Amino acid sequence: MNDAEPVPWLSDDEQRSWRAFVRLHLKLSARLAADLQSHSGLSAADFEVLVALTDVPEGRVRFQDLAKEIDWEQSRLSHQIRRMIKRDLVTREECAEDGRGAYVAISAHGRAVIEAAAPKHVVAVRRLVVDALTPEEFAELGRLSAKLTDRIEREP
Amino acid sequence: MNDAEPVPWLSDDEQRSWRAFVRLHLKLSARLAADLQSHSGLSAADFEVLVALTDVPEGRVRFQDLAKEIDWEQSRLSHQIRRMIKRDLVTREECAEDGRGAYVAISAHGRAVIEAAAPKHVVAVRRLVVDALTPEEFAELGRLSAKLTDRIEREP
DNA sequence: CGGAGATCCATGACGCGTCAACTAGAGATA
DNA sequence: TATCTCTAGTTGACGCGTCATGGATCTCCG
Repeated sequence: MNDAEPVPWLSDDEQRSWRAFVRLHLKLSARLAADLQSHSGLSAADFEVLVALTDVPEGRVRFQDLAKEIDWEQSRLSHQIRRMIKRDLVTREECAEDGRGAYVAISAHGRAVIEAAAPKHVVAVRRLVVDALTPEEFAELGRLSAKLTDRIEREP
Repeated sequence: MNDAEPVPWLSDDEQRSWRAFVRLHLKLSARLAADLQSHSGLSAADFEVLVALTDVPEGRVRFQDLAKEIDWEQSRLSHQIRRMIKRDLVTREECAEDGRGAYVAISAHGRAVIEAAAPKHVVAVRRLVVDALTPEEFAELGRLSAKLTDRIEREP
């Protein structure tokens, strides 16, 4: 009866905010993924890889570098690229300078697909998020996100 | 050269906000899942199911109702419960009133696990999110989240 | 040179999630 | 009752992601 609560549960308001936040991320990622899939036949993972590949002028990058760029584990990338090769979105190229290494290169088909997909994705993001808030609100959302990410990365 | 951009790309600021938001959700969900796994041996899916089961006094619910409660597809729940039964977190019980139906019931072990896990999870959420912002900021995050979720659910 | 250790990538096992197909029982109707 | 349809839940295939392991090659140092 004495002693402060050993576990500081969330207040009702906090609970509501937290739930809303979690729910948003579930709904939004599901929705964007579904749009991407139905409009362009791409998964979020496909999309991320293809965007990263178009960001580099040569259209090909070493596995390592790509993994770092998009912050993926190396084996995740390896699995993903295997699947994408089967659909001719990317190709794998040997690396002359390093016998262990390899390049991932975007294919012509992959380029066509991402060029069609990207604008649709942007439109969806705008419609569902950016334009759903005032510019001030959206900026604030960005600021709070950055603040939290910062905290998370500083944590033990 | 004329004609407005057919695709309204994000401005640099918008891009930054959007990226920060996406990054937050990736980092945060990864972090909370990792904590849950290492502290309690539970996945986020396990946790959600167990919480829903402790929320109901009898500790057992029909598959349908549980699926609706946590907003999951039925087959997702079916797969998840199968995996959880193997670890003795829940049990499956036949339904006398409806021969097709079945109950999911939390096991004694499941109850012990969730009761140990929940406070640790709350502490993590507090540490990583709630207490990382001012109360006003956190409330605003909740408000914006709800506003966006609302928009998403209203969309076609 | 030659061997130790590090680096690069692949793979297999497994959990998670979706979709489509399926089984079995319940309910309605003639 | 016979059948037709709807509902509850299961299952299999497959994509996604992590972890642990493995094999090839590079690097460095004696």
